[in-house]
Amino acid sequence: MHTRRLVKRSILGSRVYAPSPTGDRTPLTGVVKAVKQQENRDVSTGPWRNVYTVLMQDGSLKELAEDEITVGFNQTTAKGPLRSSLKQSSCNCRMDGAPLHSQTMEAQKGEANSLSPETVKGEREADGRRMGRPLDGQERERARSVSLLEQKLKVVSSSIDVPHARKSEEEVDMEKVTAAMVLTSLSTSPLVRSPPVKVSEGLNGSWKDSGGGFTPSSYSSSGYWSWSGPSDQSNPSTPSPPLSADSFKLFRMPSINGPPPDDTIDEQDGSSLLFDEPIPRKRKNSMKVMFKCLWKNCGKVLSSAAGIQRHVRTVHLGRNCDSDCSDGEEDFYYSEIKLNTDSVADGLSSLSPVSPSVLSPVPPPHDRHRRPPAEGSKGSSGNKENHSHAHSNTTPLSRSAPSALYLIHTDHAYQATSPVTIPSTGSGSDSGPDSAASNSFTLSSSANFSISWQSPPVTFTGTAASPTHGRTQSFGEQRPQTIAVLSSPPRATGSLSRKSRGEGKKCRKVYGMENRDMWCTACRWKKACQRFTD
DNA sequence: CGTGCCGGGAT
DNA sequence: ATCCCGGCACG
Repeated sequence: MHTRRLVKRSILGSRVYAPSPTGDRTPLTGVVKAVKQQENRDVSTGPWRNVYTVLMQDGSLKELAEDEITVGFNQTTAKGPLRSSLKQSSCNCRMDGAPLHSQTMEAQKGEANSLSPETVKGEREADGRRMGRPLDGQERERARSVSLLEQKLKVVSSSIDVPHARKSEEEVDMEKVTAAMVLTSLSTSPLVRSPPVKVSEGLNGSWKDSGGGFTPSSYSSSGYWSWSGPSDQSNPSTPSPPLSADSFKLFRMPSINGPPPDDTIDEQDGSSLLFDEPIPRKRKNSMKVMFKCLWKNCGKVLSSAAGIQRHVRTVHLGRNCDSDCSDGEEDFYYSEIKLNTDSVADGLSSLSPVSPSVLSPVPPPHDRHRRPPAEGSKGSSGNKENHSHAHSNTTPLSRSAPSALYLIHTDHAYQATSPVTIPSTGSGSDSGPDSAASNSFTLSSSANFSISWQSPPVTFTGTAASPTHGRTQSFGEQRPQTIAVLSSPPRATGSLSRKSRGEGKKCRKVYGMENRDMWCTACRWKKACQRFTD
C-alpha cells in the first residue's frame, strides 16, 4: 500500500516534457496533474494507455498521451525512496510498451549531455551522477535553476498549486526539496519529530533569507516535548524555525493529490525515510498538538493540519474544491496549539470564554516568525503572539486570525458558561469517584498558554503537573488571587478528580510489602484497591 | 516521608 | 486486556 501510494504520487507532479507546439526544438515542460487511462487503439502499445493532464509551464493545461511526453525529473518529496519510485513509474511506462523509454533517455541525454542511451545501466549511472558528484558547470546550472525557480514563482499564479520544482537540474532540486521537506515538517507537525537536520549547503538559495535564522540545532529529537520555560532560549524546544514566510508557503506541500486527512502524517513518513532516526519512545509529557480554528465562534479543534485546513476552507471560506485550489488562505484561520492532555483540550476550550474584544491585541513586541504575505491586506490585528512566556510556540501557521489567539469557544454549553474549573487542590468535599475526573487536568501547559500577554483569564497554581519548572511557575505564583477571582465559577469546591485517599486497610498494609503477591491485583498494579474498598 | 492510586506506557 | 510504574496528593 505504501508503495502504491508512493508510485502514484511520484507520477503526479512529475515534471515532463512535451513537444513544443511551435515546433521548437526545446520542449515545453510541464507538471503532471492527473493521469487517466484510456483505451488505446494502437495495439502495439497495449490495450491501455495513460493520458496525462499536464500543467504546462505557460500555465495552460494539456492532455497528453504518454507517448507524447517525456518524463523529466520531478517533484517535491523525499529523496532516495522517491527517486526509486519515480524510476519505477517510468519503468512501468516502458513496460507498457510505450516508446517512452527512448524518448526519456534522449531527453536526459540532451539535457545532461552525457548519457549513453544504454538502458537501465546507463540510467543508473545518471543517477549516481545526480546524486551529487561534482560536475563541471554544476554551479552554473544551479544558478540557473535558482533563477528559474524564482521566475516561476512570479509567473505561476498563486492559486495554482504545483510542485514548485520546475527547473531542470535535479540535484539542486533535490537538495532544496529535501530542505523544504525538513522545514515543512518542522513547521507543520512539530510533535511528530524534530529531526536534527543538517541543512544541506544547497540551502543558500535565494528563497531562504531568514536572516540566518534557521538553526536546526538540537531539538529534542526524541519527541519529548520540552517544557522549557518561555525565556529559556537555550532550549529551542519548539520547532518553529523562523522560516521566511515565502519559503514556507512555497513548500507547504500543496497536496498534489487531494490531501487525505492524515496528510501531515503522510509527509512525515516521507521525511522519516530521510531521517529514520530512532524515535525513542518516551513519555511524551502528554503533549499534543492540535489545530484550532480561529474563526469567530467556531473554535473547532482538529488534530491534523490538513483537517483544519479543510474545515476552514469548506466551512468558513465556503470553498468546495479540494485543497488543490487552495491558496493557502486557510492558514490564516487556524492556529496550532499544544496541549498537554486530552482533557486539557476540552478544558482549554473553556479557558477564554471572554469575548474577543477583551483580548484586545496587545501589540506583540516583536514579530517573530510570522507569515507576511497576504498579511497586509488582512489588517492583522489580533495577533496572537505568544512570545516568551508561552512556550507553546507559534508556528508560521499561526498568526493573525479572525479572532484573537487562543480565543476558544466551546461546543459544550457547560463549558461555555464556566470559564474554568480549576481543580485547586484541596477543599475536597464531594469526591465523587468519577465526577469531574478529567477535570483535574494539569494546567501547567495551559498556563503557558494564555498567560503570556493576555494575562487575565487563567493562571494556575494548582500543583499541577508542571514538572520541575521553576521559571514558568513563578508567574503563576505571583498571582494566585487572580485565580480565585477569575476562575470564578462556583467551582464545586471539591470536584476533585482524585478521590480522596482511601483510609481503610489496604492490601499493602495488610500483607505488607513482603507478601506482595497476596495483594489484590489492583493493589499490585498500584490501582485503587479492590479488596478493601472504603 | 509513606501510602494510595491516577494516568499512561509496555506487552 | 494485563501488567507495570512514574509521579503526585494526601495525611
